[in-house]
Amino acid sequence: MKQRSTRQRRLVLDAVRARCDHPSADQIYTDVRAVDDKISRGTVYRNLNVLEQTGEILHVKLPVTDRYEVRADRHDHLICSRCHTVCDVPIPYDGAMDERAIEETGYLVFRHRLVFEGLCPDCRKKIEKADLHVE
Amino acid sequence: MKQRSTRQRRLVLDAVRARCDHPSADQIYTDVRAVDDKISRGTVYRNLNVLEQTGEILHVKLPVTDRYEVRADRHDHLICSRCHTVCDVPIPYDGAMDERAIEETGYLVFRHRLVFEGLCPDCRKKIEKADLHVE
DNA sequence: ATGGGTGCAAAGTGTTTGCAAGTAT
DNA sequence: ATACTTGCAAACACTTTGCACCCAT
Repeated sequence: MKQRSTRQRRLVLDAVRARCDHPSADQIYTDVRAVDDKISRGTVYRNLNVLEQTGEILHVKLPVTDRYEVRADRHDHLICSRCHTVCDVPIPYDGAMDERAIEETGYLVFRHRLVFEGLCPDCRKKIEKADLHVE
Repeated sequence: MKQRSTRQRRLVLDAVRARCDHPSADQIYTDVRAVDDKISRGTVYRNLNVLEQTGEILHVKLPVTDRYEVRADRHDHLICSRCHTVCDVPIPYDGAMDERAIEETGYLVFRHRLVFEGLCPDCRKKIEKADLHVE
């Protein structure tokens, strides 16, 4: 079972690459759909899965919705609890934590995923002004 | 809008408390159903949400399925990529990471969620023997 | 009594899949 | 030619909701 390079697959990959805001599957569908109004949801989902398998993109599991991004080094994420904007955190991936988890649990640990939750500068201002309800 | 204490709500809370393996919503439904075969799925979901709001239980977002557990201190989780068993990691919550994320990003960070991925001792053995396909 | 809670079934989400036709290799 | 891919629609899994009735306060 070898992967082929199809127009649709390239469109999906391009769409993920074109965004730097960790789009959801649905956002990618919308973007791709703007270029090719025949492509189906099933195809987009199928290709996101294939591209994740091949390591060309990263599937980021987050509260609220899953997101995708172009593969890079392992890194952590930060999501705004109010507007759900996601950004990468420029702190190096800490492999020592994995070692520690191995020692403490006896599991064979491959990796970890670290997600910070907070408020982005914009929402922070809005909250301070309006004392709105969050989370 | 003040919460009431109903039989169904207590059953749901008891079911979460009775388990120490991070049950999914459906597992809780099954457990509660064993005690009261009239309770509906909607009620279980509604109560899980209420109990999460009030802080009586914790909603843990994980790859594959969401899980619930009785609230405790903030702590990290470890999930087996093969059998999806979840366990708590006895490493103290590292607040310093939140500080660092604040410095690096300008977000107001409340907390983080840290999930390790690996193989539990059981699956590890099985994999080593059979060289099965994982992830 | 009154407003939150319940059971039920229907409706939502978000994602996967069976199928026949299409296409990259 | 072969078998991976596609579009479509139906199917899924999981969760939420509208409604009329019920019950904790």
